Amino acid sequence: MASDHTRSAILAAAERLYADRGFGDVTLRDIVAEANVNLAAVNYHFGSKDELIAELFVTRSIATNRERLRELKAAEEAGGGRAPIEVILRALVGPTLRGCLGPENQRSTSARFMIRASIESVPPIRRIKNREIDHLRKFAGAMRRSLPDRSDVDIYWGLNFALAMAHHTIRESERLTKLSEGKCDLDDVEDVVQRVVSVATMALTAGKAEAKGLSKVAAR
Amino acid sequence: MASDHTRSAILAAAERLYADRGFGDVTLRDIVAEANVNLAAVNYHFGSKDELIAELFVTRSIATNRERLRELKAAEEAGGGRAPIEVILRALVGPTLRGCLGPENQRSTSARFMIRASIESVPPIRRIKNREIDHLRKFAGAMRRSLPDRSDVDIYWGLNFALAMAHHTIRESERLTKLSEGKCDLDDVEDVVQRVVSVATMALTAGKAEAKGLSKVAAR
DNA sequence: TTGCAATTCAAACACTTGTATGAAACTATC
DNA sequence: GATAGTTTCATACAAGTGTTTGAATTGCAA
Repeated sequence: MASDHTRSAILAAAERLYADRGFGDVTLRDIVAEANVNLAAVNYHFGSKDELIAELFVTRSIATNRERLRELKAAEEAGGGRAPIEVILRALVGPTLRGCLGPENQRSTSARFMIRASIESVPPIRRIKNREIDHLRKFAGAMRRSLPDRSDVDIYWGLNFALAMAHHTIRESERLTKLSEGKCDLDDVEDVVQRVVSVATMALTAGKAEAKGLSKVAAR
Repeated sequence: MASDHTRSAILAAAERLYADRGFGDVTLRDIVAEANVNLAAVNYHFGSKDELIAELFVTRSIATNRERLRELKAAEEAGGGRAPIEVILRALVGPTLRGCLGPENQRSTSARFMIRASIESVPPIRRIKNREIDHLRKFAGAMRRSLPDRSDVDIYWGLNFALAMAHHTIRESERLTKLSEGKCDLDDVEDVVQRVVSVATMALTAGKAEAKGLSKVAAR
């Protein structure tokens, strides 16, 4: 037990280094040097390098998922088991975006770490992400209840696109800033959330007939 | 010069192995074994492992970009310098989606390679992607001409979301299939293209006032 | 055929990596 | 204050990495 000082020093150092330099070129030796602990301490406390990475990611990702579900549950309860689609989508993408975007200078280490995790996607992290499906299913369920007329397929596509916009914006935030020459303000997180939610809502509520007709005309 | 047999054998073997097993655990020794050539041949013909990867990615990515620009140019010429936004968006995401999705059994090696490149994103590939901004700017320009009333910011967000949906769908195609229990048919590429284009079009053409109003109401 | 450059080859190099070991230091309990 | 359990430490290990070397081979031109 002791003070767990070593353990948390490793976690903090690893998170900081991964956030700054990516998973590719940070070795255990870099981490223990940054944490001022012995090389063997990592294997003693975590078992392996992968388990250390996994713990970092899992901790943060559990927090996000909990916040997501909290918002979703609150919304459904307030609506008597049925929440407006905008609110569901906001519960889905809001926590992630708020956790990763925001003014760069005050962006936390864990935020930067999560951005890295989103960009690089090493095996231990991929393994965890693959277990996220059950979590997403809860949102699919809520969306179905919110839009009972919509087909399952449309629901899944809407969910997919909402996540797509949120994650891609996080992952490519630097490129978007460069492309738009700074015109797209990624520091205004709530504006980003609103944009994603509003497009995803349109995707899910646009008239089917209209879309079908459009497809007939525009298809090559 | 000779027959370049060794060179192309290496390229083919590398592409196949990377496509199958990812960049993480394919070594030069794996590649030369698969290609039946000597270990030193890689460095002789390509200079380094990274340059080999870069050449693989660049070749394929140039082809996609050329097809994109071809479609864009054709559309703008047909419309006298101004193309419908749907067609521009289709030129943007169509080639990429067609190059990566489609029936799994007949998915080409290079298609699978590009999916890997999209998922794992190793340094040499990231470096190339970063040079893609000029290419995207051409699409931003066409979109501005197509929608002169739209603000630059809205254009960039629309572009960002279109790419988001296309790339995320490629990258997470397996998860979407699993999540939807096979209900989302990713083999019907033209349907996917249509969905992406249609949502992106909505994002770009939806009334501003409406969106603003919505944001006031729905913002937490 | 001779000569010369391009190519192939086996071998080794120089490092880095994560992990394991076993002794030393520490901590808390009796 | 001895003891048992935990934690730290220096060090070694074993394996794998991309890359380099210099000699052998090949293919083509003179």
